Amino acid sequence: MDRPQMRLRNSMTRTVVPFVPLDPENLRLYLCGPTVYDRAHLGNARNVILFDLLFRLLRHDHGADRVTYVRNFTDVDDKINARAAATGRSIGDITDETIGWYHADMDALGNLRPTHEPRATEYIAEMIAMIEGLIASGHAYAAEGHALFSVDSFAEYGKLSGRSVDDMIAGARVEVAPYKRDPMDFVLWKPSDAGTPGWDSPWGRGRPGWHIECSAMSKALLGPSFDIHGGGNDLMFPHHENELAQSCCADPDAGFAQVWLHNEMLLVEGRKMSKSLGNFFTVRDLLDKGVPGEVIRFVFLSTHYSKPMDWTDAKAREAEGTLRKWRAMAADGGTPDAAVLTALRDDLNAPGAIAELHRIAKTGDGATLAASAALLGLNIEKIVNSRIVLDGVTVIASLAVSQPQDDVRAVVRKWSEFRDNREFVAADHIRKALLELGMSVRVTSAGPEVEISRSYDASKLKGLL
RNA sequence: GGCGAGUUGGCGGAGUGGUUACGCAGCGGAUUGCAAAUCCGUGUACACCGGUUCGAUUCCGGUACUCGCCUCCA
Repeated sequence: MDRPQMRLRNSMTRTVVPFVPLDPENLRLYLCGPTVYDRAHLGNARNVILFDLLFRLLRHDHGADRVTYVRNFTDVDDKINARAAATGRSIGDITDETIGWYHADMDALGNLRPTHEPRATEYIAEMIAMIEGLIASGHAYAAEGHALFSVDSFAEYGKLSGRSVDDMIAGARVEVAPYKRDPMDFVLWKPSDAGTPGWDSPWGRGRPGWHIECSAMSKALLGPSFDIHGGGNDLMFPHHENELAQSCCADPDAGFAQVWLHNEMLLVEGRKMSKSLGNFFTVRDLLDKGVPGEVIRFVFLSTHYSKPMDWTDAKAREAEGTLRKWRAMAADGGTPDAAVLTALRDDLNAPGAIAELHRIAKTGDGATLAASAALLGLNIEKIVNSRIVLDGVTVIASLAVSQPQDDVRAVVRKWSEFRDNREFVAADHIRKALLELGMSVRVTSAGPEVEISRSYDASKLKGLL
């Protein structure tokens, strides 16, 4: 068994280290998934793409059936309750619909579905059992219908995020609930009133705290210890710190995640994209504008996950140009290039891998290019879904363009005829008019070709005939 | 205040103790009725200040600025 080794930056130790799987026959990954009350915004896509890249690489290097990837859905949460109350819809309707959206959006970005996508509400029993265990071992306590984790009982609390408990208490700005023994203690279980979803528990009818959900689901599906745990670096504290505390206390000998992988934030105009700032837009907004999912993915991959990334339309345009060029030369039957693999194995250096893709493109080896791009989840065949040759006219249209083809072809044919007859004034008139309508014509060895941009206007085509 | 990340040519973005990627844009040329495409050529940048070194953008120390977390957030 001789499999390639990769290096990863472990946020726990803040160093890049060789990644050694706990069990070479079953590599296990966990990514904190979305709370399903609304469409995914663009920033939500960053860690999904990162983990998808990791998933693909590990599947390539170790075999697809040796990698287990879990990403949860948080489908019990006060934001969901609030959305239900505001709209009068049932919680189940909202979560089902949002999960459907999420799948559609992440699929469009070229992400594979994880091996398991557990919903928090399906693991309530496991959460209750874990909390009971924590109480029995003195790491948690019940108070006024709540169950709380006793931060004091875990000496290593703060290790992941590099904070000391003293500092955190000193900096605390929140009013401390009276039932907490210590200001840092956090909720494992909280009571639900009649109008709020709840489950019976030893502490009364209630619902789980956010952090315990991930601890219970990762344990149920991956075991008490597994290889890589990830999320955005804004989750490092408190979410991951709390998960770590709960899981380590529940299974003291297991060690929980071996490697913590945190990505930097997505920025828009230099600020973190977030719902509270209101500067967010969704993946769907971008797709609806006609930006292909492959282009969005390419832009994300162009920045290393450890750096902040600015989303700009200019980057998307540049990416689309590159992908179109590559698409024209793509061919089947290749295998991934060694240098691309080397870059990816070096802490998932996707920008480095893309640089290698450019190098391959220059050699003209379309098969290797396509296979290597596919390893990054970039299906370059998809970048332009219609390149249709009919009656000697090639029409290139991006995904967002519907089918205005007949008139377009007729006008292009007319332009071509004028050229053939050396009636250049008439030909140029049509070419310029088409350009103003968002369509550019050119001659290739295969005959006339027209490319339709996203912002085209087909309404005035008849006037050119 | 505490913790963390970042700072590379017009833009994006790798990488390296000394030959200084790559992409986009630009510029020059070939080609072309024009245009597009294509091809050829063209760019010595690494925030600042010290230190180590024969030599640092790359190592070490410090400074500045930007961003994030410390409150739900990927």
